[in-house]
Amino acid sequence: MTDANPKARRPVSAENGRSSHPVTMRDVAKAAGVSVATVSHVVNDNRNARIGEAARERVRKAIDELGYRPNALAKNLVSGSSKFIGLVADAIATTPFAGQIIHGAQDEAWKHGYVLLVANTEGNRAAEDEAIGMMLEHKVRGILYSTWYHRAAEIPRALLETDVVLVDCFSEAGEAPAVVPDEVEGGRSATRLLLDAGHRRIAIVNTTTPSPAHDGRLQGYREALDAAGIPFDEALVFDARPEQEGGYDVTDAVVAAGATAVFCHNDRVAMGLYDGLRERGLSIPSDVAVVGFDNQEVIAAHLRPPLTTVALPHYELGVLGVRLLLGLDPVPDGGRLAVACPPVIRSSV
Amino acid sequence: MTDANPKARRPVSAENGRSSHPVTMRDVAKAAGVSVATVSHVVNDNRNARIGEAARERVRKAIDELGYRPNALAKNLVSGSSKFIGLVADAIATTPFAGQIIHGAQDEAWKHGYVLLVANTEGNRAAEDEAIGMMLEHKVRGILYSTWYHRAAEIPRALLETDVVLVDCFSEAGEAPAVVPDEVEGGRSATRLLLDAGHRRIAIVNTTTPSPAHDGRLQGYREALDAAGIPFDEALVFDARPEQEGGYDVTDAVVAAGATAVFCHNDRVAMGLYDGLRERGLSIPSDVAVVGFDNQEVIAAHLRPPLTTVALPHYELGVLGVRLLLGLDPVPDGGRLAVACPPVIRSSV
DNA sequence: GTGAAAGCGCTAACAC
DNA sequence: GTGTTAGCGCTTTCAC
Repeated sequence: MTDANPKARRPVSAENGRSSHPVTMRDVAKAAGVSVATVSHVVNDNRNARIGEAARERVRKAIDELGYRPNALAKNLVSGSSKFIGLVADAIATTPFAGQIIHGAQDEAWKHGYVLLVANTEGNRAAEDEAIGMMLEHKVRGILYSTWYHRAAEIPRALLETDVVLVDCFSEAGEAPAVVPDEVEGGRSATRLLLDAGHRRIAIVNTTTPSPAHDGRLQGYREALDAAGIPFDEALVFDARPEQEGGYDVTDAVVAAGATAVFCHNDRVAMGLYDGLRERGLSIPSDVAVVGFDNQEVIAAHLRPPLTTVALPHYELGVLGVRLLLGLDPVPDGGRLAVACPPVIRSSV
Repeated sequence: MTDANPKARRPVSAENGRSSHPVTMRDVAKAAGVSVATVSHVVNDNRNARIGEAARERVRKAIDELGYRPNALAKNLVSGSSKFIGLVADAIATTPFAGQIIHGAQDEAWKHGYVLLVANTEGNRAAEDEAIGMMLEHKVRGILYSTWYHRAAEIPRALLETDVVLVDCFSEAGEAPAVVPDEVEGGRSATRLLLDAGHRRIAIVNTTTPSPAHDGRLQGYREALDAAGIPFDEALVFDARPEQEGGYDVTDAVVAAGATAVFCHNDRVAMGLYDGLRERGLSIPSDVAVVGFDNQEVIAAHLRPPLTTVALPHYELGVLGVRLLLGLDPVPDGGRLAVACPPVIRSSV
């Protein structure tokens, strides 16, 4: 790409009187008639060094008048490490979920004085390495490596040069602590929602792709059935592409199996099933009850009827990721922290 | 919150041999038997200073062996400004769209050697000020201030201390350049899609909330009708809450008005309308053609039939935001850059 | 061709 | 109580 554009001009800036030379601590010191050390002490509320009320006041005044802002770059250089936490994501954009991870991580980091350095790599290994390199150069406190759906990830070697926590993914070799959704528990919750409404013939429409979600949710389903004393029936488990189309296409089979309730692998599948059921004149939840998974707001909250589902705790994943990274919470044995998937009750059960 | 947790432990780190003292340029210099200046020159490929091939080689070798990484913090301190671009967003999480803005901004920033510092403020003014302050302290090159839907924004004063570009919002006072979607053009495109399919009685289901989207899309609709020589009919414009429920509720009115095609304010409204139409035994597009707006993937691509719509160019908004900020593209007269909303053809027309 | 040295803005001993 | 000073890791003249 061509970087130089002759017509280009710096935006806004010029007009508002941004002084050419930024105000430094020295300027403040001079203006207040004290030394830089004194300024530093009052700026950082240093408990050890006790500064007289008079000087303190003069410094504060000078700071205000000059519009002084501490230079974080210099501060970091001295302390040897920055207040940055890197977040490497394979797909910030492709999914509505990633945003929640960022949000959670950002909120928690913020609380502890840290700032997020975000890099989106779209799964591109080169971009990933470059991003990690740049984070390392900025002496980040650590890196959160996240994926947009729960899976095993092969983590870039460079990551091991700093502290890492995997978010929504895990390393099979156990090279780093991970925070992931508790798929089994989620599957149990979803199924129990149906069980509690009195259903006994409950179908599960799982995904065709092998994954922790596939296995975990199915296991949860079996456990819940088991706990309720209902025998597992192979004829009630279906696999479908994890999208609306998949749910729609499987409708006939589900109905034919005599299910009075369906646990869908995700909300999109449920949305497809809604269409299929409606076309057959079946109504929800009176003829067939449905629960989804993910709690994908745009869909779940606005289906007719609104979909009861189980939420993927993306926000918490982000929060816990930074907590583990900062050592605020202990890393559980096994290195993998499983986070509960809370049920979200609406009207499809 | 309590920061100290007795059971807490640093993650992974310990086991892999991260040296206690990071490798600095001085270490490399010593290992290569040259001065730090020389190392600096080869690291930065300095054209001016000509380093002998021999020394250059020794330095490279030392860098490799020691696993040296330049310290960006120090580099930034010297140069006086960092390679950071701040992105302040009012809702990273609440919407699937924001991700695209981040993604675009991030990609473009990256290309030019910049890194994104992301702050999510959820519209909280205090958080916003704190975020901006922190960015300023890190001497960011500039700040992108973005909102999750196109609107006028009152921009925090502190922003004016640096270069700013507004993304998906604008300042009524024109205090800063802005990049926004071209709502009028989008409205025209959407309407034309219907016109081109031969429709003459085209309804528009607009939103009830006043906004640039409301006004712009309506105007585009009128312009397209006009260009096609079709008189504007007040009876064909409806307002509805910009959600599935709104679209569903307005179905009767739309059908009663004799419309053969409907331009919906957004994809969610279209989704609701789909339900309404289906319940009345009307099929899409044979009985009624529908176009949406936004191109909200999860919905639009998977409705039955897939929804033809017009895309909100969030990714481009992000890209252009940083281009304006870096002065790579000129700020248009009026300070507001309007970005086209490209049609996305699927099967509902 | 390469090195010495002066800082960038700030912190933290340690004097006074 | 407050000032002096020595760096943090790096860039960049300017000598040699």
